[in-house]
Amino acid sequence: MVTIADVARHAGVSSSTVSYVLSGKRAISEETRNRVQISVRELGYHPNAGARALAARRSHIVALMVPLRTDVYVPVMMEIAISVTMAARQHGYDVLLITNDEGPDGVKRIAASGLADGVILMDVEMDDERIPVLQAQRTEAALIGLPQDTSGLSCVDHDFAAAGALCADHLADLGHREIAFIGYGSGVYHRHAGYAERTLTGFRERAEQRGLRFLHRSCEGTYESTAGTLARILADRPDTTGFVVQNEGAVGPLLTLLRTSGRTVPEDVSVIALCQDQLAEQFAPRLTAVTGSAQELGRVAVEQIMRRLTAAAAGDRPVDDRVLLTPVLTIRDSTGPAPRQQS
Amino acid sequence: MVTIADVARHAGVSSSTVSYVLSGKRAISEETRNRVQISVRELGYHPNAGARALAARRSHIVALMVPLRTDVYVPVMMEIAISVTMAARQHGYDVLLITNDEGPDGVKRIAASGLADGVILMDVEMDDERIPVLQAQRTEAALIGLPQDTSGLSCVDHDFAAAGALCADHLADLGHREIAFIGYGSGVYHRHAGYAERTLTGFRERAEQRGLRFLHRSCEGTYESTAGTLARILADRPDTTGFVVQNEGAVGPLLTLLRTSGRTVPEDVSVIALCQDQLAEQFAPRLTAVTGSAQELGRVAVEQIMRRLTAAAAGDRPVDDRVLLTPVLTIRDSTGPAPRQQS
DNA sequence: TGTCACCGTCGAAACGCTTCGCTGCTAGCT
DNA sequence: AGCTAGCAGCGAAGCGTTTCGACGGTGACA
Repeated sequence: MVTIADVARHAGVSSSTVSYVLSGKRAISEETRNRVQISVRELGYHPNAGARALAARRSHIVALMVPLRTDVYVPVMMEIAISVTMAARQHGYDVLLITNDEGPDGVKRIAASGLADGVILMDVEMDDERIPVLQAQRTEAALIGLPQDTSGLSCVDHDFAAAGALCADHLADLGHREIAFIGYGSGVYHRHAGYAERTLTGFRERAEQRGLRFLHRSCEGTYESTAGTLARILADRPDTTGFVVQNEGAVGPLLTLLRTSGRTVPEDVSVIALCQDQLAEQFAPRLTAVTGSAQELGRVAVEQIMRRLTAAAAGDRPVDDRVLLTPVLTIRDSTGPAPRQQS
Repeated sequence: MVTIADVARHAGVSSSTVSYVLSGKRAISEETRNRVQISVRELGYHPNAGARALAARRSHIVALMVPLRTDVYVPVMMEIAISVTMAARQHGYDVLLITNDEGPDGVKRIAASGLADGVILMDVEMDDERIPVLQAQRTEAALIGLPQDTSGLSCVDHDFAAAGALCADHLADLGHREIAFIGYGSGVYHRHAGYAERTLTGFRERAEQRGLRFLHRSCEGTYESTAGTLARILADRPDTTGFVVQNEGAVGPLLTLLRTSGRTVPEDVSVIALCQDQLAEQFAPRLTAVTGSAQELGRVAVEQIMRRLTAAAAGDRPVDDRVLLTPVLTIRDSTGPAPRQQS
C-alpha cells in the first residue's frame, strides 16, 4: 500500500506539502506542485479513505436510502439511484446504499458513526419519522419527495400537481368532457402518498376549472384489476372518452382491453399516461405522456446536499430549499380530438 | 460526538476493554461486559467508521458496481442491488454504489483507497477488463455473471443454459415441433453477452435432442421491432406454434400482435417467457415462464465475498467458487398442447 | 536599512479506534 | 511449595491523514 509518506519521499517534500497539493488549501509553488503530482501518478497513490475521514471529519460519502416498497415504478428508483451516484462523483463523493427497512435507526447509525456526511432520503412520507432523527443528529439531508413540514429542510420532487393539471388541460383542449383517472392501488392513497394525492388534486382542480366531468378509480396495476376498473368506469360513465393513467402496470392492460371492447385509440377514446417516456414509447399506439426527469431529481438532491455541506463547513445556517420540477407533456399518438357527441 | 473513551469512562473501564467487548476478540467477564453494553446503549455510542477502518484496516464496506446499460431489465438490477445491501448488512457490512462508467479505474480507486474491502461486479462480460485490475490490487471480489476464465474468482449467475433447455423441454413435452426464439436486440449478441448466448445454446442443444425445428431472431423490444420480428418469423415458418421470449419488452407487444393476427394463446400458439414471475403474472393470459431468483443472486454474491474476506484475514488462499442457480419453470396459462397438425 | 507582510514549506499534534504485550490474579499441576 | 497456564483488564503504540503554528526567505514600503 502506498501512503502519503511514500509520495512525499518520492517527490522530496514533506507529507504535509503533498496533502496541500492534493487539497489545494494552501499556495504551493508551481514547480513543487508538478513534482508532487507526478509522484502521485507514478506511484498510483490514492489517499486512504479511513484516515482521511478520521482526520478531516468528512467521509466524502453520502448515504442514499431507498424504499423497499415496489408500488413505485422500480426503474425510476434505479434511475434516481444512478443519477445520484454520478452527480455525487462529480463532487468527489461516493454513495452508500441503505434500505428503508433499517428505518430511523439506520439513519442514526450512519450519522452517528460518521460513515456518511449526509443522507438523501427517497420516498419521503408526509410525516416521515426519519426526519426528526436527522435533525437530532445534525446531519445534512436532502429529501426526494415532500413531507408535511419542509421548514429547515431541502426537498425536491416532481410537481405532480402541475402534471395532473397538464393532463386535464390537454384533454380539455381536445374537447373531451368525460374523463376517467386511473390511479394507483388503494393502499397508496390510504397511506397518503404525497405524489398520488398531489397529482389527483392538481388534476381535479384544473378539471373543475375547465368544466370536465371526471371519475377517479384506484387500480392495482394487474390485468384483472385493470379489467375490473375499466368495466366499472364504463358502467358508471359510458360516455367517457378520455383516460388519464398514473399506474404504469395498468397501461398495457388498458390498451388491450380498450381494443378488445371495440374502442379505437385515439379515434374513439384518448389515453394520456403519467409515466416515463421510455415506457410511453413502447406501446402501440405510442402514448401521449406527462413526465418529469428522474435523473434531474437525483441531480438536484445532490446539489442541495452539497450546498448544505459547504454551508455547514462555513458555519452558515442553511436555508430551506424546496424545488419542484416542472413536468413536460409529450404529445404522441394516443390522444386526439374528442369524437362528435353521439348520445 | 460520543467516543469510545466516553463509553470507557462511563463504564469505569479502559477503552481497550470497551473495544474488546464490542469485537468479542478477547474474553471479558460477564459483569464488565454488561456494564459496558449498558453504557454503549445509554450514550448511544456508534464507533466512528473512519477511525475503525484506519485502525483495523477494514472498512466493513463492499462496493457494488452496477451497469449503466439498460438492455438488462432494470427492475432485476434493482432487486439485486437491494438483496446485496440487505445481505451485506447481516454481516455488518454496508454497500457502496458505483457505476460502471468509472470502469477499471473506479475499481482501482475503491480498492487502493481502502474504501471498500471487496467489490461485487454486476454485468460481467466474457473478457472483462476490470478483472485484471482487481487481481492486481489483491481486492476480494464476487462476480455476478460468468467471465471466460473463472479461475481464482468467485462467480454466481443464473444457469441460463438450463433455463433455455427447460423452455425447449416444456414445449417439446406439449407436442410443439416448430419453435421461434425471440431474443434480445442484436447488440446484446454482438457483444457476446454471456447470459444471452448461454440461454440460446442451452435451448438449441435441447431442441436438437428433442427433434424440434427452431428459429432464433433478435428483437429490440419495442412494439415496431416486435411486429417486424414476428412478421418475419411467420413468413419463414408459418407453422410455428411455440414462442420462447427472452426480451421483457417484447412480451406485451407479442401477445397483442398474436391476438391481432387471429391467433389465440394458448389454443393456437404457446408462449413461454424468460422473465421475472412478477412480470409474467401481469399479462393476459398469465405467462408460463422460466425464472431464476435475482434476490438469490445478490445473496450468494455477498456470501462468496464474505467467505473470501474471512479467508484472506486468516491467510488462506481462497478457492474458486462458481455457482449456477437452477431456474424454475412455472406453468401458467400461455402454454398448452400443440394444436393438431392441419397442414 | 529596518520592518512588515506574505509566500512556500515543514514538523508535529491530533482524529478515534484496534491490538499487542504486559501485569496481577487464581487455579491446577507436579 | 514452586511453576505454569489462563483469565481480565490496562496502557500505549500505531493506523494514514489533515491542519495548525512556525520558520526562513523575499519583496515592498517607509
